[in-house]
Amino acid sequence: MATITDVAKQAGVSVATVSRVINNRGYLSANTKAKVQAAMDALHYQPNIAARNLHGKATHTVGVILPDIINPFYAELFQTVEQLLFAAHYQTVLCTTNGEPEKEKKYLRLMAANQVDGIISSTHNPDLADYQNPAVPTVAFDRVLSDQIPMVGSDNEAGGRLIGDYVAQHQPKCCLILAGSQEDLAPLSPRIAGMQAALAVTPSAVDQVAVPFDQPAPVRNQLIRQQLAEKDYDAILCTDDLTAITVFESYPADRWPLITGFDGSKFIRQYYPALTTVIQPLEDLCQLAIRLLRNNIDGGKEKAASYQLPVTLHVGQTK
Amino acid sequence: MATITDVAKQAGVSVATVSRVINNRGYLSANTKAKVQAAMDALHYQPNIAARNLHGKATHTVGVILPDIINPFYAELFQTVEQLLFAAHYQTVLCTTNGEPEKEKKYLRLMAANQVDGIISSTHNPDLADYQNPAVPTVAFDRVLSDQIPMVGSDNEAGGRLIGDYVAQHQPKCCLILAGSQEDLAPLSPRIAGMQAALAVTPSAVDQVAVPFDQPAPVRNQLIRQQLAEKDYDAILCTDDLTAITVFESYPADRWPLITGFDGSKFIRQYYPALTTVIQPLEDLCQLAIRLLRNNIDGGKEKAASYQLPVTLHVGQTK
DNA sequence: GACAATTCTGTAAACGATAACACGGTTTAT
DNA sequence: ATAAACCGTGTTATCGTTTACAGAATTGTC
Repeated sequence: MATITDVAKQAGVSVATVSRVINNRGYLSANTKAKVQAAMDALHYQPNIAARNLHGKATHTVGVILPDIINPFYAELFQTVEQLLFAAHYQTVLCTTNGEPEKEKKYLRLMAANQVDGIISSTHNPDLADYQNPAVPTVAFDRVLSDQIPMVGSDNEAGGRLIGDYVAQHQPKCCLILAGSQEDLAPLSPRIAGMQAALAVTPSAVDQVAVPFDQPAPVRNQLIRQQLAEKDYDAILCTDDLTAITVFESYPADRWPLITGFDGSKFIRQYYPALTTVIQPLEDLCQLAIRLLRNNIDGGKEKAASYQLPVTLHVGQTK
Repeated sequence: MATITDVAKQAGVSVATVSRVINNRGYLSANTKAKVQAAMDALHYQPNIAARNLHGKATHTVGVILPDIINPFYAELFQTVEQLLFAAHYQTVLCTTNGEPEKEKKYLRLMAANQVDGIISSTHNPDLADYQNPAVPTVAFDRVLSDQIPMVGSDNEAGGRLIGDYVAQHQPKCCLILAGSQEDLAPLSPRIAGMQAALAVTPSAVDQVAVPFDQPAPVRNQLIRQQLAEKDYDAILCTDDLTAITVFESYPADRWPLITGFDGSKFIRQYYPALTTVIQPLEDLCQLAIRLLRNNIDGGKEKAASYQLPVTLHVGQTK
């Protein structure tokens, strides 16, 4: 890799001059500007970001921490954030924790050591000490990490009520609320609370069960199948879309009960159009998260509020 | 952020000594070691990677470039690479190009400027000049980028034949080979060639059509629907799983024809167990890619070979 | 023609870490 | 007793870039 010194030599000027043309500051004659440009092109010169950063300049990099990237909701979250940040001339780096707090801690430190300008975190270990006094401006997604850190998320309870109301209209005799996902229960409990509240006004029997998320997929499938076999449920309310699809797939009968999900990623809407679910306003959530983060980066030390954005019901299309 | 100088001052030693305890090199008394450790803990010290890197040290970072992260195959590719690299004490950063060559170029430069140790690229712009003489050790995934760059991929043609043979067993009268995905045709054409070869020995009529991948999803759905309406196909061979699912979902009849995909990610196998597809050996592919990359990083300048790993047929389970 | 203002460009000190080198102080060997 | 080997620590140059400061060259003003 060519350095600024090589360019300076090649162009017959000092490094300071080269630096000036790179950053377009101070006075420059058209002549030297051209010479330096030519030298940079000839050598395929790229400024070393590390050296630049060492000088205290911003890295224009934002780190995103997610539990995984297989869940289409997280994949779309990342994609949306990345595109918005790219347009704002930031680069985005992704870290996935697979739910391991140790890995999360490691990556958090790594990001700080790499001098990211900010972090967007949507993980499930709010007790990490690193969040108590974040070294780097941070915004949390769908989870309160500490009172230092602003949070954006959906109105999960309202979403739960939307689903509960929808199910209630079908007057089920026996419902199951099925919690299960890579996540722990934190953003799930308001969803469940909303569902329960909406169903409370009906005469339905409502069971509730959680599938341990740390089991491999086949085990979870089997657990779900067992649970479904126990009773003759005519509505199954899942706390996320992937669980809902598992129920779809593992259901033995050919006449499905009413099955609902939660998250409503574009992927699910496109490839599982039959699923009734709650759509989280991903675009708005990301936009807000980025706005808060940039405020935070630019030193705006407003106090860390929580934002809950409204969700919408998506009724599955039957062909 | 505390610096090494702060730690040195706090511990009452020189920066060199602190550096020694960080890197565990040279002679150190237990006493100073403890003092320095205490100071580091007290200040929450994290070495600045930029400064370290400036010294010519490896960054232990690998960049991954993918077209997108929504396609479960890519998501799993990234996840697998990330986990393997994490175990090898590398960090992984992801860049997605959305098929925009301009963005790819930008990210490629950015990675070089960020001093990544290596790059794994699975994109679709082999004509980028940057690949001709890569600034950073690079390995290509499922695509030849240049003769400088080793490539790992699946035996796509064999996969096409597997699918073709499977379909041929069902003695279809009229088949459609449907190419469509975010990708251009490069890794798809051997798949198609394999399918054609296998079907050539049957009396089936075989149509072939490509759905433009740069259209938004609803448009593509509509195009697919139109194509399907034209004839009464009893087998549809798609060049990737997502296209196959789209066919599944958009098929008007309630008795599906034979539909096949390609890629066989775990996600698809779990959530679309009914789909017959070809499984790419993702774990092996990633392991090989990383091995080649690390060889390349460690200076091993073996010539850039291509590797095509064998694939397997996955027959969809009917409930 | 003298002096200031305006352009242009170079010198050198940072930034945070590493590591070669130097320099004392202990042991150990002879 | 003296040299050699071994420990423990500090001084300092270095990596690639930015930027304050200082000169030099040009232009403008009276």
